[in-house]
Amino acid sequence: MASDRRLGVESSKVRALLVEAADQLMVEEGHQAVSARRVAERAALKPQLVHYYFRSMDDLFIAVFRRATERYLALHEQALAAPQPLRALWELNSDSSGTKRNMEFIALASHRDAVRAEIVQSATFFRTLQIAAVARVLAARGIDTEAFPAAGVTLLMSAISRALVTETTLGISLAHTELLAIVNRFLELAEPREAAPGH
Amino acid sequence: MASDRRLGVESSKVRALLVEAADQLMVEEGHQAVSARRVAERAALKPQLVHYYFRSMDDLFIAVFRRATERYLALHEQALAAPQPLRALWELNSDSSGTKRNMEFIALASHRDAVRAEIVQSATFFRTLQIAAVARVLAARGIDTEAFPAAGVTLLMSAISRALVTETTLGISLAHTELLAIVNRFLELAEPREAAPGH
DNA sequence: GTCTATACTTCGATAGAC
DNA sequence: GTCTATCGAAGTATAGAC
Repeated sequence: MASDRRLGVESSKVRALLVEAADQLMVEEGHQAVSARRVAERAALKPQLVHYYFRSMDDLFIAVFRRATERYLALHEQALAAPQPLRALWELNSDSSGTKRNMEFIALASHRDAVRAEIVQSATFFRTLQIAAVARVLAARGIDTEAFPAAGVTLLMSAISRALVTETTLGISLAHTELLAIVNRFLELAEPREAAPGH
Repeated sequence: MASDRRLGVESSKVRALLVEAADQLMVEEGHQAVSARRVAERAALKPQLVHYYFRSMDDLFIAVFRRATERYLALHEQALAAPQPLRALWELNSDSSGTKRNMEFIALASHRDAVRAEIVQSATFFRTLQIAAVARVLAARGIDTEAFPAAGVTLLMSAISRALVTETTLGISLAHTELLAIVNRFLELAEPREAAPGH
């Protein structure tokens, strides 16, 4: 497993193609579709190249995860800096392909320790940022943080968007409208939309 | 894939052993650990027996799912008939092995259509029952169903317990206490615990 | 009715050729 | 620095022996 064979450089164009192909497979078909052969096939390359650029499949998965995390970080910063951060965050986390990728990594975590460690660190990092942002919004609006602690609200919104996206992907829609109504009611309370003035 | 070879009878003891072994692997190691070889190994049987009792791995997964669903149905009925159905339901759905199994089936659904159909049907069935039960509780307590529609509350509680169990399994605990506080506050509103009288 | 010998495919990984 | 020939293990599934 841990050999000392030579590997391709990180800046390689081919390496980037493999990561992209793996990411696509992950989102479109799930993590079990991500095999060296399938990845190479999608990138129109030879299967052995996967193991030239990545010591193991674990390493490939982690490369995919880190690339996705970097991209998400940029969007995340934008969202938290928006005029209505809660609404922006809600929009961001309602993205289906992002959530699909995330769920696949969570499924992977159960049998790939390296992946699990990566996920825990990343989830904790983003949640910490979000809690601070949510706390600011709640404070600004004078919302009772006894009833609605910022950390609880943050995790709550994350849990809801994950569930809705997951179920929608499966083809379940029962009660979604009603849950969205509750969410919207809360968002309206925390970040009221401009009441159309003047008419 | 669809052959006409002979299969073992459904009442077979060996068949039940295989289902049990597959279920254990599913919960303990995830669905990818459930291969014909691994299942047989755990049951101390020959790998080929899996394909004697099940036409395909899909069929084995469905057998595991149906057995779990039957058992869950019994517990579910008990919970909904309890004095405080919302609390009972919350307890039931906070069970970690049940949720783990469920999450694995959801992960499976992305590449096994037969499994997906099974999940959608089952989820819709249970949710329908739960919504009716939640509606009764909310009505009895006179809770504003404009702000908290029964369907929304039902899905909300399901989303929360799923998220908490999943994250706990991964090793993430940030903000869990705070979310639990919100849940308990709601449960106290909908189903107040007996205030200790007389002192 | 029950089980096994066996076929064929795909997997991750490595050593060595260019 | 880049790629390929090749290996051994594990995957699903079937036809045929008991």
